[in-house]
Amino acid sequence: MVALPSGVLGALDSTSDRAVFRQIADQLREAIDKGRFKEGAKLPSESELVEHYGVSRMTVRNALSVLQGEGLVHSEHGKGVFVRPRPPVRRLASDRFARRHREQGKSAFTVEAEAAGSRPEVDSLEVKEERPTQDVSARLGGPRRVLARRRRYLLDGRPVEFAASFLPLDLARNTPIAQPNPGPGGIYARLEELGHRLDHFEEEIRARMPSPAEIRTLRLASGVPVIHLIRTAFDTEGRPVEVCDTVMAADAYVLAYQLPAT
Amino acid sequence: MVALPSGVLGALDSTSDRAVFRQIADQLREAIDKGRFKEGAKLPSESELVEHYGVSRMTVRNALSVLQGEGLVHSEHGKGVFVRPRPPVRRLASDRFARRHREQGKSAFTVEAEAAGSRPEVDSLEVKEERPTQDVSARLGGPRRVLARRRRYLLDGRPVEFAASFLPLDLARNTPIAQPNPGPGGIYARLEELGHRLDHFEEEIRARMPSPAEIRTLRLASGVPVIHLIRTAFDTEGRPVEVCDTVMAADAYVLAYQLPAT
DNA sequence: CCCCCCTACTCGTATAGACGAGTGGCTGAG
DNA sequence: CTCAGCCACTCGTCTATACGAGTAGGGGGG
Repeated sequence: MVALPSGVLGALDSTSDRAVFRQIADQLREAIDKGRFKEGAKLPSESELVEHYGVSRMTVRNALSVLQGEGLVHSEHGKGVFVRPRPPVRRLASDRFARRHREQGKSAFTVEAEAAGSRPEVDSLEVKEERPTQDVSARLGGPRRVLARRRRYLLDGRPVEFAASFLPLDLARNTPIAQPNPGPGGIYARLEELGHRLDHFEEEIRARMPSPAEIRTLRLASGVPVIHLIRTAFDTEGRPVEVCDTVMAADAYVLAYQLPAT
Repeated sequence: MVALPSGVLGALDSTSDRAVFRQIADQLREAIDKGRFKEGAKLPSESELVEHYGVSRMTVRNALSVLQGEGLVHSEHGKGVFVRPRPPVRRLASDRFARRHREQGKSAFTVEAEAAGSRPEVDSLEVKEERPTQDVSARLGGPRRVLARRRRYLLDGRPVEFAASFLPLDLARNTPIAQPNPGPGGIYARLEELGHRLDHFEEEIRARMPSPAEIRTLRLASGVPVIHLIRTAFDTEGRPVEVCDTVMAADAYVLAYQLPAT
């Protein structure tokens, strides 16, 4: 039992009607915000906090779970509770699907990651035909069956994004799009080669807390929301040719859009 | 102590190495997902769950706090724990700043809300001159002082969004922009009247858990992230003329963008 | 010198109990 | 019949204790 670093944490206000565990959480949060605990630094252990505040361990754990829910700290069994480092963010520009970017052989993800000095990976590649969900079917104009392409993206070994593309079967079957690796420029380049000249994309963005499955797939820490992006690609005839459903770890991304003012 | 509705919740698997509170959370989550507890419905009380599973109350509370952190349920002191209803979402189209929308007298928020049958409100209106944060200053090209316009938006009495606009002082001082109500079409219409013809907007989107202040301002339930949007408006000379920092309750919004494929 | 094991420390899970405070329905007095 | 007050039920907070399991470091044996 080592004494706490002096002066970092104050005392409780017993006259306050604010719950004790909230007061403790407040003090820890303030100390983190002010940099008295730096990114990645270890907080005092639960038993040290019990000692310092003179409360029971459950109260301390309650306070820590508040901070964990806010995404400020994460705990490691057997080691301690640490201030969550802000991971480097990956920035998605709205022109990343511009035609000129489809020339080179690599995928947008690979190019952007390497430009940022990170090691990109793609796994969980799955390509199969299936019945679409009601939502996907509606967005694609009601096909009974679709080609689904699922993959997970990782940066430096950390999963950051899970995406599923859906294309009408009549359009994708027996084409390079149905191959695990569709070739340079990705499926958008193949679609254009097949005569479906792309006209525009529609993107819908939501943010929410992850499902248990998403927590597993993206290895999300608690307190990290996901960004849910649904993109629909339209060809020049106004036909929807692809729906891409993407779930991203929110702490790894900034989305950037440029809009005309006209 | 009333018996549980039969068959809704199963038994624990004592051979599993999954923690008991997680198993309970799993069963409740599944029951909610499958609609056996509907939106707004009351879950069994803590003591009923204690009875049903034969565990201590803290274990049950632990399970419930998992679901609360996921945003699936919310508790009401003295009443019970309820399945969180999905609130109606407000859809923000990417053309909502198009020039043609600036003709009518009402603000975009008011028009859209009334079209959706909701009662819009704006409060916490504050207009003042101040020193910008480093980030805002950098985005605006480095002014020492800015005009800040802060306001909160509510739908049917529920706060959904808190926004702060920042404009360089030399541009906004002693203009209608410095008035609490800048007039029909909002500050973008005034900017154009002042000769700053708008060219394009840049938007950055992040998602994260709210700070305690944001929880208060937006009266957020636990397990609801926020969408943080930073928009910069540029005039035809390429000068940034406004930065708008917006924090939205994520469960109230879907952002929609349309992107050209060129 | 190296490696294994023990130990002390960490957090994870769970029990049992206590009191407080908000809610809503029932009951008895008026 | 009305209404005030009681009471049972709800969740909120806190204490005290126990054991399990992951981690890291030191010490002792090979």
